[in-house]
Amino acid sequence: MTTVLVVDDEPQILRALQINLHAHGYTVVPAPNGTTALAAAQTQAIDVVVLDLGLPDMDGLDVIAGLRGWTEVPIIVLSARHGSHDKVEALDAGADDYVTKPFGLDELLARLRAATRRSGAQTAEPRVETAEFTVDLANKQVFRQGEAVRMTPTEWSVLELLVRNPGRLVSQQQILTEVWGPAYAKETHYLRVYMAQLRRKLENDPAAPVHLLTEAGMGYRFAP
Amino acid sequence: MTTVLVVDDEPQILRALQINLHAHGYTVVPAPNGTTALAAAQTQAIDVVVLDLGLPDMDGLDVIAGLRGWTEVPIIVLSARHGSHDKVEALDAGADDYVTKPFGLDELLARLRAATRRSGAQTAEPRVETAEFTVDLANKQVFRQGEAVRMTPTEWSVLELLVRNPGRLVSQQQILTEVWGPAYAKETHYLRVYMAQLRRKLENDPAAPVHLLTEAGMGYRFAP
DNA sequence: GGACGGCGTAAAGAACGCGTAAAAACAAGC
DNA sequence: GCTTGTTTTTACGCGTTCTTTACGCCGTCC
Repeated sequence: MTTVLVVDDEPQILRALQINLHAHGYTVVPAPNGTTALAAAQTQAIDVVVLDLGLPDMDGLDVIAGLRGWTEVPIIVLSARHGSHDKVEALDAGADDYVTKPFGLDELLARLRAATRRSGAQTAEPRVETAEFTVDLANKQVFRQGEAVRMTPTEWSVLELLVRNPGRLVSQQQILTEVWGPAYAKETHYLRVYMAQLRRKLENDPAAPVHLLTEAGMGYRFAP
Repeated sequence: MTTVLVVDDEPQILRALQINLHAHGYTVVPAPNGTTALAAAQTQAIDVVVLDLGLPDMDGLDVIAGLRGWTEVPIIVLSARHGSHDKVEALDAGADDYVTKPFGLDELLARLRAATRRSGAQTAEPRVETAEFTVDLANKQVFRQGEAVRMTPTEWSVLELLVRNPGRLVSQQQILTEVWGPAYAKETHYLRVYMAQLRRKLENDPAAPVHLLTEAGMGYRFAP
């Protein structure tokens, strides 16, 4: 099931899209403005965003920027403006596609399919395994020697971020901003506490970690 | 450098695109028909395809299908037909984007950027190799004879700056201001200490460096 | 030839970041 | 309102990293 976040300030259009997309098998999360859209994107698993640029509370470009700060979810922009300048700005801000009104529903559906086909193709790896534990990204579950390991929400967020970037060094700032929010970018003690907990739960020898590595002063790294 | 395969049967348009894209830093591989396009795509490394649907020798949709049979390279379709049916068909055949003529060059460039950003994000793996060590810029890791070499934050900053300017002379001031900050622009002694440490970790004979070279009185240079 | 400036090496102390444990604050469910 | 689970603080020992100091080398310039 594909979940679409639809952002539009006009109730009729929002409702029409909601009905039509639902009729074509999509789960629709409606949002009447940018604030609720950004909030919804963080609390729910969104597969693709359909965004009308004309929003009452904030600039549509800021919504794109807000999303692109932490996610690569496909964004399809709807706009009444045909000017090429608007298109360039939206695309460069991080949008994936730009559709001008009026548009046919079948065209939007085709572009939705094209967008989900792309992103779906590259995220076809919902499981990451190591010699000592297995992380099931899709089901948000962790197994160690066949046994399921309980994770608190924060523990899971940290682990997921690291596991989704295997081998890559993830800076402490990045972890803190993505898990706790930008205001906590300097609360590095949190990380030490949670890394210790993760290691206690997942590593054979928590004092000598093999997969959840520290790069002193730089960040943390997940080694598969 | 991004390579674009441009497929169009009209010589003027093909030539215009070739000139304009080249002027914006793209390498252009031109193809006047579907057959040569498919052939070119198999013999050369193509980063993105710009495809006009109106071709003399075969249906544009078949070109899309022919490409999608073996590659996920982004395809941007150009077409004079505004009908939504055509768009749906092209997108469902595997195209990533659909632009109707007439279109502005800046819009096409923006869509090119959007397309390469998506695919480039997953393949862009900047690695710099020398005979003695390998620097993985993306993952912030250094290998020497297969073994990972630990770097402190300051060591990494200096090394990264040098490696990102291969062969170029980097002045001591530049290194000091970018790594330690403008206030330290005259603390050249720091550099000697850290260059010595880098050489000890990376060079076979630290006393006779081959890759991390000193230009007396001027700065340092990384020789690949 | 000797003084000088720039460079490389080594080794100290100081400052900082990390890991660990445990207590306090907070939220949620019954 | 209490219990349970989770997050946030607090405290401290330890190792790493940064900065500083000292000294020897090699050229150039007086």
